[in-house]
Amino acid sequence: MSQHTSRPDVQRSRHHQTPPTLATVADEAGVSRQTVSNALNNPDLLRPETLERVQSVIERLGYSPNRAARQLRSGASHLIGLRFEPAQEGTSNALMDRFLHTLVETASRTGHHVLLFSGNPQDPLDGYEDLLRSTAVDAFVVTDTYAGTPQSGFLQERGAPFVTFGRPWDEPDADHAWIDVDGAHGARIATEHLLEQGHRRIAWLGWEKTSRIGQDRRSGWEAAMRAAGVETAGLGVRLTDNVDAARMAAHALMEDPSITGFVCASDTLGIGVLHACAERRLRPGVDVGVVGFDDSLAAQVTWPGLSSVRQPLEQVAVEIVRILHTVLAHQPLEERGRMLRPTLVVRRSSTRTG
Amino acid sequence: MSQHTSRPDVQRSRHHQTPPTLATVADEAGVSRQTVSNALNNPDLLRPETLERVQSVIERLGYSPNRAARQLRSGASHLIGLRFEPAQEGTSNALMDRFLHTLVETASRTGHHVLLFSGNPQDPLDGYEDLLRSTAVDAFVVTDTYAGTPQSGFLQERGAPFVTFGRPWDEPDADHAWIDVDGAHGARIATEHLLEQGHRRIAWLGWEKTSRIGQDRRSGWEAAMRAAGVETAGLGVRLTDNVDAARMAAHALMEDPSITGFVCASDTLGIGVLHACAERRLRPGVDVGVVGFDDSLAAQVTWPGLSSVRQPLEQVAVEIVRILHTVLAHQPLEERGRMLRPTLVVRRSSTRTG
DNA sequence: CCCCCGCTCTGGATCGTTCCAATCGTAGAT
DNA sequence: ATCTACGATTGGAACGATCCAGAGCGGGGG
Repeated sequence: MSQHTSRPDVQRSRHHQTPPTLATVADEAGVSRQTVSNALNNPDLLRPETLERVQSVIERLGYSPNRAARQLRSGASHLIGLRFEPAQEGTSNALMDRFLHTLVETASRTGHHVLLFSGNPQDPLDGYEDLLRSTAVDAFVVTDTYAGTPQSGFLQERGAPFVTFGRPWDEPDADHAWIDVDGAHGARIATEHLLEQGHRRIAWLGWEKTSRIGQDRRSGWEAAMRAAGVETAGLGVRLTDNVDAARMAAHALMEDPSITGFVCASDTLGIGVLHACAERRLRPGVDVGVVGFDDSLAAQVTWPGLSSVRQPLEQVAVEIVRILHTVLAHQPLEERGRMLRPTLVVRRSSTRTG
Repeated sequence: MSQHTSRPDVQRSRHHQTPPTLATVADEAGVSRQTVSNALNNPDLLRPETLERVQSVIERLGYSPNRAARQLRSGASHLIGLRFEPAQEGTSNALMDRFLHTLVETASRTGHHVLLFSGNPQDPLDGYEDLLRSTAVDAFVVTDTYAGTPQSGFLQERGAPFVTFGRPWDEPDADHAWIDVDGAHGARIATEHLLEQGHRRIAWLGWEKTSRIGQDRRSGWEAAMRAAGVETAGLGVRLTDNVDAARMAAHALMEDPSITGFVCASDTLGIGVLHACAERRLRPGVDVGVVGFDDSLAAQVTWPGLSSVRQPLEQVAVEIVRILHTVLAHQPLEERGRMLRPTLVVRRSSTRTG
């Protein structure tokens, strides 16, 4: 009856069932293996009635193609590699959570999964090499691309498909796909918001000069201040990303009572400013306006609510998956990179009417 | 010269290099494929000098076995599946981040990677089925096992290897491996800490009665209070997990000035209590003692620092990987489940000497 | 009437690895 | 000298899918 050497019927008696294979389905439907394969991958090649017959058998047996076999033959693993770092300094890692979830969800819509790997923190390339050699993933998403990281150069040279979350900062000959969030724009709208609230002398609490992302955000504050005709001399400070540093810097700045606005490169710094306010019995929102960056959970729950610049991480993830598909299909990109705009979440730390 | 049909030498001229295969290595080293395979998987079968020769060729060519082929033949994908949910209510998702990173790192030590997948939030089983059928993962880690979730039953029935982070609450016939954190113990040490600080009438701010985890934590508070001989009537309240609910509940409780301690089922609730303190001009730590749960970032940065029960998530991840290896090796488990103890991180919200 | 084409469908070959049985050579026992 | 045992290595088969070339079958054009 069966022309294929299908597995014996013992299978159903065993506890740990062997899943049905393509050959099982073919036998059951009375067609060849290739026809079943086509039913899955090129349904329009089949006659409608054959297609339906095969599909009903697939349904009945609960068949899913074996991923290893598919990958071996076709070369595509349908896996997207992402190196998962421990809590990054500066950018709160709750960010990563929001991003990652949308990435997983979006990728799954097209049958892709996300594979997490780790590597020696000292070596930013560790882990990539092995996955490439063993052809374990189809593409990479690279997230930790602050200036000077070698991942993109390495992957480009190896001809591996990838997209970075983060623009190529100082690499003129980089020509890979990227997505980034316009930090300068975020700082600008935050500053403009405080200007609208009537603040004039608005301080910037940012990171060390070595942080390219920090410099970018700061430039948005500078631009907004310049546009408003306000001098910035003495208003911008550079700190490490922790609450106490910001608290003390805010105290120093508040010695000058004309300074009533604070735009910060992170929520951590913003919360530091709120602490200084509390210690000086100044009312956030009313006496002083404060805006943070990244809209972390801490910004939401802290008293009295910290306004913050929110990155469109969900959109970033969706775009990344879209671009990956384009790259994997060997289609030309419409654009090398795309910049997304963050939005401002206003809370009571910056509203006088609250 | 070459007895195997190895790929043509053109490979080196192409940009997107084809990685070397086992056959390439075998040719180069003048041995059979099987010998190379043994060099990787059963090195002690080879004569030392053969082993060394093969290894040096592997090194020189930069060979890694193709994962798809290996998986197809041996049946093991070396992937661990984890359904990655969006921000879970109640348990802050920053928790997940800490856990996940250690999981990825620990798993990678034995050549395993973590595969994230998603599923329809309405259907807790969605996603598992497909991965099982397509034999894409070796095992699952199940994290969202509050009471009544069907994952463990389903996986057990299917004979799939898995470990849950979370004990089987109301399933007497469950016999799968699990790891959990003793929430009752966490609440107990938090309560005892406040008792030591001189508080007597200590309130509990927890979740609805339907939350099994919440009930467990509450029981720790009750036990500590009973041991100290303090009546708990009227001191325990049930809330939804948000700041305002806790703030208002705290206000109501503080009408009774004998109530000076607050143990909370989450940091979010703990922060609500801190807000109430601020509004009443009560000094956290001095006038009132507050302890939260989960040691989130918010607990660390909030003013004046929220004491919190910290789960040993890194240890949980390590244990899970250990158990997975035992299960995958078909070795018997020493114990069905293991309970880990959380620790208390003391900050200024609960210290009078601070 | 025949040929050719396109639509369906088929069966063998193949991807790169590990499993399996068999082979070879050498040493120790008979 | 012959047999057995064993350590080291080998080559064919298999895992389950897709690629590829080709076969059967009608139908339209010459």
